[in-house]
Amino acid sequence: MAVRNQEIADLFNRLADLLEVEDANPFRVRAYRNAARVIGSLSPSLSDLVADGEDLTHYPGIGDDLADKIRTIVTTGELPDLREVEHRVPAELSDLMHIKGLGPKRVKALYQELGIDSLDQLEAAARQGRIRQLEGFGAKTEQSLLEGIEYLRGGGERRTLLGEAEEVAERLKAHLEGVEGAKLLEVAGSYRRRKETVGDLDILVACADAKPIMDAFVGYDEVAEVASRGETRSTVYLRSGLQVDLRVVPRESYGAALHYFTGSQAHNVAVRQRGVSRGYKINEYGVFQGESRLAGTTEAEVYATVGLDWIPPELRENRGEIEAAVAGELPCLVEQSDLRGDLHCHTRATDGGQSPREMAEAARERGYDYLAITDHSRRVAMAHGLDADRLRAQMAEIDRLNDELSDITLLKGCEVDILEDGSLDLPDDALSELDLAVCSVHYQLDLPRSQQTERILKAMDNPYCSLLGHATGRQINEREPMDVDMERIIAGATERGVVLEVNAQPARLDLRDEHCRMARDYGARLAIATDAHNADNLGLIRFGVGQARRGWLRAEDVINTWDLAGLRRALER
DNA sequence: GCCGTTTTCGGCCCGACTGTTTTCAGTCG
Repeated sequence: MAVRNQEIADLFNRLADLLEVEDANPFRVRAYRNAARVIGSLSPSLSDLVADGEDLTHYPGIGDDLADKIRTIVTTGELPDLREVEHRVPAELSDLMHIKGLGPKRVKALYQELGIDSLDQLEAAARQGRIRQLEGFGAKTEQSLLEGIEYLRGGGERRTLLGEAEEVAERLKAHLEGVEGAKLLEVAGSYRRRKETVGDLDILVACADAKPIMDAFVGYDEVAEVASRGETRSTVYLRSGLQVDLRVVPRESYGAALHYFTGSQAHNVAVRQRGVSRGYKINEYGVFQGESRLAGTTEAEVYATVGLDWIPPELRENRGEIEAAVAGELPCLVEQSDLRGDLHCHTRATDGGQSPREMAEAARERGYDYLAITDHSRRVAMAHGLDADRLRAQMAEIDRLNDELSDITLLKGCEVDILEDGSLDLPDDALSELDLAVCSVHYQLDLPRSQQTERILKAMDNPYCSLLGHATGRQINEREPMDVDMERIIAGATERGVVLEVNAQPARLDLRDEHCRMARDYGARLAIATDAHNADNLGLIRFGVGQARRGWLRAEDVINTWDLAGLRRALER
């Protein structure tokens, strides 16, 4: 069984935790954490790369030593250094470090003074009032540790879908924008980078007087708890459990602060290092050379001081965007306004909520030129999937609607199930009458990797397969992706002229960002599509656009940015 | 442990807030 990248990242993070407790060189600890982060967001499987004898040291943060350790993990499943540290320090201390308010120093003190090396022991000691007797700990800390334990046991570290965070963020933003003097306001952090999930919300405000905005923030009616409140920074927990940080800065620092709080951390570190190498200090207040302030009002200014073009937030992950900016080769990313239509939606004929006419009118209101109706095929019985007869009846209805409707063209489509053997769920003669077929897997998502990969490749061999829908089948926080060789799928789609869908449903966002990037590098063609089940769902396209931008996609990579004639040509195989 | 416009050694991002202190360590982002 191949070791997954995340497992390797977890081993490095655990080692970093324990080394920190041992008070090891902090830069060595950081190196392990950096590597874990790089590995965690790496698209190709390290197991595959090692098997292919690839050089791992060209990934940032991976040097000769860590490349060796990765090879060892892949071949033996173990990290000997971690084993060794675990002889000296209990492995469970790593779990304690995940409690809010507990870092290496305190974990070490708890272990050395009270022998605590598990959540249960920590809880017992806190309930008995033994922790407050330690130097540097008090009754308040004891209480907050108990809360931290409860939070952790309740699965508190689970990240929030961007789609869910957006509703909360927009309401809160509207509330704060009503405050006098709050001129500039933005939700920064991973939210602004359009990451598929967010851990918390970071709101940045520029204004001269922080007090009114802080008052409005902690007094917001969805606030369940004020975790901290300061002059320029406050943290609250909303009733939904989401943590929100608010930061207030002076107007002249807004750009520097926006950059700082948008992150990612890895991106910021890289930008700051460029600053350091020029003798500048970059913080949330600006770019400084000694006492003099060089920049900070806008983000573009901050980037300019270190010789970079402004970088779109979606690219700020230190995945090559800085090198691209240096070379003046940042991609011109696809925008929502580039899209001319949607290629995946459902109607009442299966599990959608509206008629083809209603969907067409909603698409026309969005300014689209075309919309593909793609109801399920019969295998998806739960949704009352279409057989060939019902599909033909729907095609006739679409012909009638197209005669009648102006300014919008409905395309005859179907979301055809990819069966377990890789065949398609409708006969070729029916498929041949469609404008496009979105082919998707809905069942048997747990086949072995090679069989699953062959299944999808075979489906794409069918000349009527136009798009591959939600390629991995994942549902964020709910269902793991299928175990498939995405590089072979992407290469296979490119060779066959099959378009890869970027499914815009907030819980799917499938392809993920790294796969979009890989597809672009292969020269594949992609489509951003909502998989809408009602007219409102067409608006979900914004999440797909965000994901596509995170994957470095340009308008020319996305076929539904083309006009109808161009789209029809793109769908020919 | 990584990395190089400081280049194979010697650096490595930086400030705010809390709780426990009574000037600051620890943690967080």
